[in-house]
Parts: sequence; C-alpha cells; structure tokens
Amino acid sequence: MTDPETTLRQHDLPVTAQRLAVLRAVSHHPHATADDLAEAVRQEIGTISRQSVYNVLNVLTDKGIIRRIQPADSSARYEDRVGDNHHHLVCRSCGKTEDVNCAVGEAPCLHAHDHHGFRIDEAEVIYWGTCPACQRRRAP
Amino acid sequence: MTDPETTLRQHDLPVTAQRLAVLRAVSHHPHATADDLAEAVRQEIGTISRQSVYNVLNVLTDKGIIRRIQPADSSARYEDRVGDNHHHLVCRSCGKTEDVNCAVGEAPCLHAHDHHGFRIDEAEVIYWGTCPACQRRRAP
DNA sequence: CGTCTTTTTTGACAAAGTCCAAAACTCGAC
DNA sequence: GTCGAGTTTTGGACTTTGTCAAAAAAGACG
Repeated sequence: MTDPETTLRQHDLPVTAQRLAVLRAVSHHPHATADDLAEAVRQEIGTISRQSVYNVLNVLTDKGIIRRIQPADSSARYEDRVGDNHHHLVCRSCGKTEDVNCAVGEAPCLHAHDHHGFRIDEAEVIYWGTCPACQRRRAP
Repeated sequence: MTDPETTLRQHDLPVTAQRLAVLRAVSHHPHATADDLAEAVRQEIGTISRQSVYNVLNVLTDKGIIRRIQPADSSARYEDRVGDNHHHLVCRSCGKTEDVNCAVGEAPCLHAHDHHGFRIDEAEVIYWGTCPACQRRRAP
C-alpha cells in the first residue's frame, strides 16, 4: 500500500494533517464507523471536528481511495481495501465485520437473471450470521 | 397470498384497522419506505400516527410477515415477498428497487470461502446500477 | 357493564449526517 | 521566504429516521 501522503497527492488532494490522520485511522481500523475514526484521529493528532471527519471520509470515498459500507442497523463503516471485489460477513448481534473473498470467482453474482434493464456496476454481498464470540455467549 | 386479516390471525395478532391498512399498503407498494407507507395508509383510512406505522412495521417484521431491507443511503424499505431468498437491484441515482431471483440456484452465495467461524444464516445480495429511466436522463 | 390487556397516540428524545458562514490553512508564484 | 487565491477546517444549527415512555383509546371477556 502506498503511504497516505503519496496517495493524497496522486489524487490532487492537498495534504492536511486531518486527511493524513483519517487515512491512517481507516487503514489501522478496518470497518470502523465515523465516530470510531474520529476517536482514533484524536488519539493521534489531538483534535478534529466531527464535520472534518465527514468531509475527509466523503472526499476519500468519492475519489475511490476508501470504500464505505452500510450494513443494516449500523452507521457507515469504512475500509482501505478497494477494487478487489471482496464482500462482508457481519454479526447480527455485535456488528463485528470481516472481509470475505468472492465466493464464485471474480465477479460472482454480477449477472442477475432478470436485470430489468438496469446497467449493473456492482454486486454487493453481505453474509449475515453470528460471530464466534456471540455464539459462545448465547448458545453453548 | 392470503388476505391481510387471515394473515394477522394466523400470527395471533389482534386485527386492527391500522394493521390491516399498513399490511395492504406494503402489499400494494413494494419497497416503500415507512414514510411512503404512512402516506398510503392515510389515503386509505384517513389518519395514523407516525409511531403506529413503526409499531406495525416492526411487529410484522418480527413475525416474518414482511421483510425489511436497508440499502445504503436509503431509509428502510419493506416488502411483502418473504421466504423465497430473492435479492434486489437498486438504482444508484433514484433509488428505484426491483426484485431479482437468486442468481445461482437456491441459496447462491450462502457458502463464503472463509467464514471466520461465523454461523451464517443469510446471504444478502444487492445489485447496484442505473435504472433505465436514469440511463436515459443522463447519457443519451 | 366493568375490568384488564393490548394498541394507538402524543410528544420528547437520540443518533447520524448535512448545510452554512467564518476562520485557518495549503501550495504555487513571486 | 512571503503572499494571495482558493481549499479545508471548524462550530453551530438543522434534518431525517427512528426509538422511548406515558397517557388515552380500543378490544376481549366474564
């Protein structure tokens, strides 16, 4: 992975302390929410406004530098790993999120049977289940 | 499809005007949001509180009578069609949502390669794209 | 008809984001 | 280096979607 500063320059984004810190936070905390990331950034550079976190996350997402996922009943989560068509495994009870590689080759379900005339550009798959920790806590 | 009144009785839910109207609204407006449904119900029975719409939608969802889907950047949507493992096609620009049958047989992607110890109970697939109308509006 | 339970309503509240204007900063030109 | 134009960042108000809790209304049943 290229370092954060280079990444920003490559996308014609002025380099600021906030952007570097957010980018690093996303890298170190995959699947974290905006709030989690704000917290992580504060640990690193002391202070950042809520709005800036959103600004940065939005611009990075728009440029395709990071990816936003929004599973049901969760606020948006962000990740570093882009462009490799991977999917997610989400725990229904605690929200723990893991990456999973595509089940069926490259772009698995990209071809819907009946596409209703839509031009499809992505097939997003979320596997819902219970993570090991929650399985242990609930049913032995 | 069984009629709304019978459906409610089968699930030990007292039959009320609000429940009947919401259930009918979901049936007639697949993929509608809570707000859309409240509006539809008001057309039918005159008035209903916002809270009641949520109450009814929640109880119906819990009983498995209807299903809630929550695509990114949209409030929750509800549908009638349950228990047949179908997926959705969502337009990125207008939010239009269509049903699509499972791409690969019954439970297509239900087996993730690396399940990280999770007990998986559902594979949710959302195909993202552009609907015919939006394709026409943008690129001629 | 009167009581008891379940629903519905009302109104306050919470979380996640966005909008806007002012202040601070970045970066290239000098 | 320093300056200035154009971006970013900030702070605060606001919106949207949904939940909580208590009071009022509606059904069920003896």
